[in-house]
Amino acid sequence: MRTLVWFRGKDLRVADHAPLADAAAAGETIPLFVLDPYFFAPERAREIPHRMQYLVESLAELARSIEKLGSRLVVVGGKSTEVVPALARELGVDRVVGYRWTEPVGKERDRRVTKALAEIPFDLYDGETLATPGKLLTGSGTPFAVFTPFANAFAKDVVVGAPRRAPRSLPPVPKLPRSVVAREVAVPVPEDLGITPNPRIVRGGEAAARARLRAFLRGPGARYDVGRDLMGEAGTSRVSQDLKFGTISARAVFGHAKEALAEHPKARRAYLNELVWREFAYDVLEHRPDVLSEPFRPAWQGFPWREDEAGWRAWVSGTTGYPVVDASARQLLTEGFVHNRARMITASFLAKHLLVDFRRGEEHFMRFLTDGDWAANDLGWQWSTGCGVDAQPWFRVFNPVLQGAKFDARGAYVRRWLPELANLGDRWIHQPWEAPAAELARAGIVLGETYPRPIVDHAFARQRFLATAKGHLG
DNA sequence: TGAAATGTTGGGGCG
DNA sequence: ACGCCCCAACATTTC
Repeated sequence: MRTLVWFRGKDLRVADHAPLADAAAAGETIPLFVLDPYFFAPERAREIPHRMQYLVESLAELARSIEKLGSRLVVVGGKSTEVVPALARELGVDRVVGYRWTEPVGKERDRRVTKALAEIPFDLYDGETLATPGKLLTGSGTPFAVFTPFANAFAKDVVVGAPRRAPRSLPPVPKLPRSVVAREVAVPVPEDLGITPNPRIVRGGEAAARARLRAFLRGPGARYDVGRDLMGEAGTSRVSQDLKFGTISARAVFGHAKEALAEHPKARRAYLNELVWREFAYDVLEHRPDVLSEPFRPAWQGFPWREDEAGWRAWVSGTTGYPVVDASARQLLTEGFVHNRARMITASFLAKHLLVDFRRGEEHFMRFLTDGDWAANDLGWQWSTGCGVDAQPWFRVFNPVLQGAKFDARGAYVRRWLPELANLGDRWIHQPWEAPAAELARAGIVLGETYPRPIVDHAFARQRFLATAKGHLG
């Protein structure tokens, strides 16, 4: 049995990689990665610099790991829909295996590959998520549209298997035909893709992912139920990009958390729940692939979003005058990550305060988030906007000042990303425009010069949104 | 995984 | 001492 194991960027690991382990157990195994210009053409790669940096770093480590196990990762360039079938023939493999991508773009690719492979079996494993998207249904056979019932069904019906260990060794790659060798290329470094490496992006690769999870479970995980919301603290696991790229498997995260947090039931429930939210996002996308371009709730179609270029530029650049919103904008551009609480606040601000189409913000996040995941990002944006599945009601408008006071009471988060406000006292850190002149002077702040005044008044923006939404939604 | 407006209550100041 | 009013503090309703 000769198997081509196609790694596809959401499974960049050797531990708990069922297709790889099964192939190795069955005979000759050829690990493959394809640098598809759809992602790797420099003009495309430069659009998503943070994810690309993480990806190539993870890919390099994967190649090293596979080499240590006695095999070799074969890396080729070209469109995967053409290259994979061609390689499969040139290599004379009996089958091609990999993990299933359930996102629309992956489904379409795999449909074409299956067709082009023709008589060569293409076996796709479930495992991107804990539950197979689309499988869980309500009692009446319809897709879940509310999280809690989905989570209940998940708890009742989904058996999360134990993660498998990495193979102890892999069979060596057989001698490759000349035609295949000619296609081989090296794993790119960021510079090859026109990307300047950014030291603030989290380290890619399987080892770093495991280390992050372990550090979390040994430390802040115990009080995750409260710590996860505190924007200034490192209270979260920070493995979102690792789940996205599969440098750690979802069931490894689930299993380790379940075990390690056993003595902290509230924290454990909260953390596992977040993993189930990810499941829910994939499930929704499976049933409703149109959510990537349209609101989940039909009533929101044609919502009268505003064209507000000045507002948009302020939101993107972190100059809205609302410290939490501005801090999150700068965190995104600087380190490719935003604290979840800050994501909710800033998404709400763009859609509700500025009345800018949430899809524009969603796209911006997808560009710069290292963990940018179609399903999870879309669910988050639609939830915050109020047009999504189990979304918060449209009339709930976050007040960025109150949210800041509640979840960043000492202003640690804001000060980290807005050094120009560093010396402002806690009392005013989330509303510098209200600070007395003497306090501003003491802190070296000149409103409108060193830090902007709010681009829009909160009370006004809130009323404007409520009136607009009421008018459209009835 | 809200916030603001409105309603209610009860203690204390004050004539 | 009594009644009236004010207004926190808390509860409920509305968006």
